[in-house]
Amino acid sequence: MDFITGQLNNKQKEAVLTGDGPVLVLAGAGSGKTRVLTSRVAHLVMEKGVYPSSILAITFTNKAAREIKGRVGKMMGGDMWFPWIGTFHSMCLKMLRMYPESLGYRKGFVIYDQDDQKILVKDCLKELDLDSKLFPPKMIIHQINRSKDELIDAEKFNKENASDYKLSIAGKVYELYQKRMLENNAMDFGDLIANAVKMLRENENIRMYFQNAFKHILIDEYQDTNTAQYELAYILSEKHGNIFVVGDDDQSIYGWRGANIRNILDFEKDYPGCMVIRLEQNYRSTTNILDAANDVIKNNLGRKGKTLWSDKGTGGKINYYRAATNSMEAYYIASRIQKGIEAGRDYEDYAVLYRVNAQSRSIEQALRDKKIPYRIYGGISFYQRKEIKDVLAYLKLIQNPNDNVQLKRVINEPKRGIGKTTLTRMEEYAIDTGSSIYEVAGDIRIYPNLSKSVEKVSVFVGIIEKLRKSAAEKSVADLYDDVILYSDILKQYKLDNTIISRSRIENIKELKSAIMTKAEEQYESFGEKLTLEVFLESVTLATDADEETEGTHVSIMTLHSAKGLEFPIVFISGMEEGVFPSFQSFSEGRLEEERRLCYVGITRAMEEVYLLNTMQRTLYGRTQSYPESQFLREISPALIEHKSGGGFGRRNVGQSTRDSFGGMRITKGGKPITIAGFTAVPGEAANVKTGQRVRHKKFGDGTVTNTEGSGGDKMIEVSFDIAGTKRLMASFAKLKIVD
DNA sequence: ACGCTTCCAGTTTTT
DNA sequence: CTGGAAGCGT
Repeated sequence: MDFITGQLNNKQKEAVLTGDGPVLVLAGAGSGKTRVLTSRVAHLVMEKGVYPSSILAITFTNKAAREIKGRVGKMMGGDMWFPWIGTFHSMCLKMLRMYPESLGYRKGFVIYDQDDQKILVKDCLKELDLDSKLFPPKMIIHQINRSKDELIDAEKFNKENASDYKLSIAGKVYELYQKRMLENNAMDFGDLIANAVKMLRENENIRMYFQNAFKHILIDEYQDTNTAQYELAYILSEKHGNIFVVGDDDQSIYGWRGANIRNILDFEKDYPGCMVIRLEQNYRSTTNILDAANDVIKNNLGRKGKTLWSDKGTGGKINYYRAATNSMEAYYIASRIQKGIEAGRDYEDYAVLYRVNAQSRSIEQALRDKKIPYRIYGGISFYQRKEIKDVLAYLKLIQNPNDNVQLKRVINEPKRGIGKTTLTRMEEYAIDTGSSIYEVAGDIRIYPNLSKSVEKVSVFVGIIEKLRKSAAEKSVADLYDDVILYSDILKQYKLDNTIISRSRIENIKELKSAIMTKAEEQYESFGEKLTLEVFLESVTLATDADEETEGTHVSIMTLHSAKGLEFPIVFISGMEEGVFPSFQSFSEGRLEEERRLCYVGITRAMEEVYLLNTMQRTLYGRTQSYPESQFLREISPALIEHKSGGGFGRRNVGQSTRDSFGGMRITKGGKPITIAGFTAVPGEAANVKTGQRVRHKKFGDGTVTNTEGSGGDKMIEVSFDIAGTKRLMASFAKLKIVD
């Protein structure tokens, strides 16, 4: 059908129309890979007569899954039975939910995130009487996670590392950790994949069931797959052999997280007779930008090889600016943006990228001072906030009272006078008797040394028991109300009564909206009542609580977060040896991944790129000089235009770049604002005082009733005449002082 | 048991 | 400079 392939170039068409068998699509940045993937799904269904339900399309992020779902739905008219489209984690979860017993798990197992993981690892260290100084939880967690990515279980890990003292200890922790996970009926993110593979490997019936079910498997961002995900895809595609993967080896930037670039590099070896299609036409950037990106990436040895081109015209040169300090670098960025806005650009056209989050401070400062609205991407999401996680821990505990990790989180939240000593003793008894802490808590009277805590612990058990009853009888939303009521979790926050604690209360209340929305969805999509189990799982695998795009703004984020995005104008800050590439990457063969990151950064830009660095940078409270990044030198000088204005701000600058830094304030302090979903429109808010009349764009007029904190952290409470009382962050509030 | 102080380490983070 | 964790004093 024409409308599927009508808008595709020849290579893309080839990828969409290729018949059965393994296919590798090497899709360069901006070459339309999502379009190819979605078109192929539509093509399979509408022209090849493949049952939608026998198609499995796997992505890495919920966002990508949503996007593909949306596009495929549109192509197919929307009313067709959807193919199985989801993330690796969500599809593994789906499979595991069907046969949890095959792995010794029970129905309704929960998912542990990195927080839970950390608590459990620390527990295990304590139980094994290990010093967390000598064996940092971080390192242990890393070992465990990487092992799972590589499908190495505790037993195998111990066998392989028997000769290494530290690692053999880590292996002991790993072993205990897994034991406790099973007892708690919990899986971490790594388990979801590794256990799915284990389940398929060890159970012929289950394996055959899924192998038959999925006649076509499509995988997005294949360069990011780890060994476990590779194996999963391999097993699932074994029967029909229709595996279609799309990816770009040059954009593999998550090796440190377990991604195995060999998966894409060796695809042809692993799937003999496969088709390889290269998408090299870029629809995003000017040729100068692509040439620069190509110049950089060609220095990598381990790559498939690909040269992007476009017909977007040459475009301007790559801008290079060397500033004296990081604040000056930031001010340069801000003033370029300001100039652009004056010339008719939109804030949305700009992105500022950096290697480490710590760099964002000075950039934010400069943007705020120049009153440029910005938004930080990649902050802490709603579901990762402490107060939300606490409420969720109650809900998880209600579902499984034997989950020690959740219990420890909430037994003294709010403060109930149950302290470390009591908890430690209960834990010890739990281990000795092979029961859970909750079970010990229930029988607390019979244990010695705990008499002082009987009262307090019994109160807690009473609360949970009452809530379990509620859970059996009530909807999730009503259960939520009971949790708030019986646990009295708002107590401390109400007592503190600071602006911050009040916003925490609001967040907790917001969780109820999330529950009700989910309940509605569940009813509309499946005609089912929302169960606690379904709600909890939807929450753990949900990430970026959908960003409400309020107002126009500049985007600032790490280079990693920028993957998959595009902007007309991109600034890359900190092109310094030691910052980018980071000094940690100098050892071993990790430089190539940094270079790919650089490639990713440059290829985000459609029209203009600014590469920036400084002679002196203050990072982590230390001021240092860093040499110019080697990546800069890799770009052909002919492509680069050196912007003047470097030096220590004294030099005369050309008329076209007349960036006066005279009288520049370099304000100190000002914590970074990393709350996702906030749009900064700095105004006069930083200076308001209690009692002052102010005007807000959305809320109207009001009176300032309270202020708290200072600098970038300052919170303002305003009683609006119509909208009621609101708490705003001074640095973001769109406030005007009314005379 | 808990809050306050001091000390220390500090990339990148799709799930 | 920061945030988290361990240590100390009440």
